[in-house]
Amino acid sequence: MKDASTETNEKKSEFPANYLPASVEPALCSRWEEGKIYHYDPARPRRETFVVDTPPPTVSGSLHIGHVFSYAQTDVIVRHQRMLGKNTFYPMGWDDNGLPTERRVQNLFGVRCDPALPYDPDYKPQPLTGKKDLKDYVHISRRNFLELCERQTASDEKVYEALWRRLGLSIDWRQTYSTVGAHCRRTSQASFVDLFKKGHVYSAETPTLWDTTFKTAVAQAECEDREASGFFHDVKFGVEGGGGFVISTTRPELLPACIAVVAHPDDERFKPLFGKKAVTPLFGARVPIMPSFHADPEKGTGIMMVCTFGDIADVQFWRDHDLPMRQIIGRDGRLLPVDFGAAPFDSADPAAANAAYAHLTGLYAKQARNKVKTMLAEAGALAADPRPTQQAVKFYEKGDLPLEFVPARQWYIKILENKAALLEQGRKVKWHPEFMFKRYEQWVEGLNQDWCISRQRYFGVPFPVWYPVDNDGNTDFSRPIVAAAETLPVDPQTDCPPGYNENQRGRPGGFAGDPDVMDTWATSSLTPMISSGWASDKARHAKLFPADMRPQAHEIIRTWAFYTITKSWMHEGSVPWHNAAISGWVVSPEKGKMSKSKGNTITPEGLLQTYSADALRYWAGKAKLGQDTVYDESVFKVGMRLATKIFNASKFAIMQTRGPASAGAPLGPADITEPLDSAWVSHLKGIVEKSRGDFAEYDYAAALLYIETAFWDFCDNYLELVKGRAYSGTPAQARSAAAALEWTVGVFLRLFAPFLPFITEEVWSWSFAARTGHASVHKAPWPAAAEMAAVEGDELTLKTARKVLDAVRTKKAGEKRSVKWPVAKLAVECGPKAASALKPALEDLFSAGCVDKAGFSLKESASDEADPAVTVELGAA
RNA sequence: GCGCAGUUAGCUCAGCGGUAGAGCAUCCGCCUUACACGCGGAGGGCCAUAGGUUCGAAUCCUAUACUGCGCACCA
Repeated sequence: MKDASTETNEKKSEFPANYLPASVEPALCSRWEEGKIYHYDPARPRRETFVVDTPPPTVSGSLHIGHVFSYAQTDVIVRHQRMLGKNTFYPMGWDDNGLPTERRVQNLFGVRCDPALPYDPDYKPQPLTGKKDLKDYVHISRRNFLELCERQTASDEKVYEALWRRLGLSIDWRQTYSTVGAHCRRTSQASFVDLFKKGHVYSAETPTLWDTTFKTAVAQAECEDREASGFFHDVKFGVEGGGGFVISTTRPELLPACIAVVAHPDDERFKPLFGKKAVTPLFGARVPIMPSFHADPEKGTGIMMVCTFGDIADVQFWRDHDLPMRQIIGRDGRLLPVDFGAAPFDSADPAAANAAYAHLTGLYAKQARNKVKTMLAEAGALAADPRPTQQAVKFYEKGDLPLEFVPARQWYIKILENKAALLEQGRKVKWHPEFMFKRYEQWVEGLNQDWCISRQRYFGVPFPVWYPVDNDGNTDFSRPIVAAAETLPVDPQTDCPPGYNENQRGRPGGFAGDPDVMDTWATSSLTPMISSGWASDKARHAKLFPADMRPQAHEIIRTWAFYTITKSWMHEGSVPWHNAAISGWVVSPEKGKMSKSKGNTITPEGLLQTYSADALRYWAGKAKLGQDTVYDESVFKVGMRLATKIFNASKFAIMQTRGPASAGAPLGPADITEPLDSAWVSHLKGIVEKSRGDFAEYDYAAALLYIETAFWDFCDNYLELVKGRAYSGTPAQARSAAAALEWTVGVFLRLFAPFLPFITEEVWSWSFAARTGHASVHKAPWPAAAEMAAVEGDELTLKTARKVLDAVRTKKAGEKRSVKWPVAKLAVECGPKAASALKPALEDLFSAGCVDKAGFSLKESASDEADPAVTVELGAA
């Protein structure tokens, strides 16, 4: 304990007259940085450490109010942990990898990446202005494109960091990573190498979910269903040897890709046809008619065609029955040229089939659909006019055209065969709120494809893999050359595999680098291992893995949470973190998710300027985890008011500790002698204890609710009751009040500190920093009832005094009199317990209510059951 | 189709077995030696609907209806 009289106390204006967050908050940010108070200390043991697996925001534009919301919630939890004495490890990563960055750079500078072009060292990017015409886009080399991406993300990240600091996130800014940086490339590649060694990864040329706009494979987790209107086309099929049937399809353009026709095994209508061959209209292809449980007799006509490939069921059927592949959709979404005279497109009438198909080659799927419809109609092969229908179509979440299944060589991680284990891992994590685990469970149970991790893009982590090229110039994908762990990161496009030289690249007898990059999730799924240093620093990793908490949003449980659990299990046989804190969304007042366009009109920077960081954090802190919150600026105002109130109430309370009453000596529990004061202290002790349990469950919102209520109650009632005594009581009486006030303010500052780090730090610095020896409130210990173990009060004293004061106030308000209006008569009737509790507080009550002592009477009723009955008569002025 | 959340005052939400709560908004007052960026007071609710359990239900159970979301199906 240091003496309270520090240099600042000597100054004439000890306290600022008004609270001006816009000037105070940035200054505090600098003070925290200089004080290094958010630094992780690697010397302390794991059990004293609280490790956060911070979400790396996508650096592809700007942060919006939703980010502020969820990151502030995380910071509240982290700050509380720090005040519990934990050594917090709170890093920040930047997700600057992958498609969003590519798209941003393309649009910002009007460029396209063309891997065939040579590097231009003199290339000067020009920001695109005005309208964007695709024809004006400049084509640049892969290396120029990557340089542009890196330059852009570096400047975006500076903007992000500034906002996070301004919001008061207690991040250790020495602990950062960028998902496209060398450390992450190395970790991602090391992960791949490890999975390869363990047999969890394989490459295969199979039909894969394909986005024709971006011309890349995508994973199941990145798909979403969108409602679309389509048409049922009733198509007449023939049967070899005579007969026919009708199939209803929404995708007639896949007719040339038909490889089989299936009906339910028990469907009597089609039983006689099993084993025979159907003949497709227009193309005359003979395809087997087979039984399949997949066919639903109730749907369509009960018999359906299997094509390569309409959906995942087609893929499965094709695979299970070893049928030929008649791929007609190309990687660009157009129909490929094919020959119906040759396998696998064998037709009974190749000339007619080729003539028909000639109308389709080069068309996009949608165009081909209309064309086929017309052709079927002309050929008399439509049994009815097309009927409109609503259908759900699979899209890549960032794409504009429906996904297709296209055969392509891709790398996959084996998740299907590990479903049970991954479910079990998910169960070991504590989810906040608990029901969010259901989402995880449902997703894992519904998985139907392995995790495709390769993407045919440029800006990403390359696979550390090469392939031998045989003497005929064919790449041998069956014998991948995987880089050695110690050589990582490598770029197979510029680095050579061991035992080869650069002259052999792409040559017969030489090698070829894997051209693909990894899915961005292949990297993000490693965040706890990236920040722990799994691939580079085993000792550090042991101290930081698994993490304590993963904060994240609920829509990416199926991706980020699931993939992270998968990787941690495959690499370390462990959960990645013990707690998953799932934040809700910010929704617009119209109840929709806040859209980008709405987010652009209200920027976090503007809100910080208008309302202060504390106000925004207050709003975020009011919302429970997992719960969506309506965007409502009036809550910011409430937060701002709270900060101001803390400022003013603290100013008053601290002034009392400086008065003659304290005589310069430090105040402590022994000074609290007045029953009203000890009653208040007892009450506050209860609040303090309660907060511990709620914070332990990450239920900061519940804690904030009653902390805030207790604080306003303190200001409006206890403070008002005790004010007069503090000013003009006897020295001992004043001292009692001052001691209670000082402890109370110190407690509230600490309770509010995780939510309102700025105002609490500002007030703390006035006196508590010197008084307690804790320079920052954010390193001060979380309040404990034990601090006032010696003080035991009767809360009834406070309660009863308050009831009587309320009655006085109500009377004055009813008579439209000012608070200062004298009370001539005050008659209280209450039970014996309340009466004896009230007696010691009478002086305070008279003073606060301007009650004429002579007009007071107290009558004891028999029982304490009923509330005190209070009669008030006002004076004449 | 399956599942998860929710439905409480005009708005945003808390309460989750014992007499309906807060903030905002509305209205009426009040300059009170911390704060008018303040203070006091008032009005305002079949706690979605219907059954059940219980001495007692906003709270537990079962249906139903809406709302939001997730998953699946998608010929």
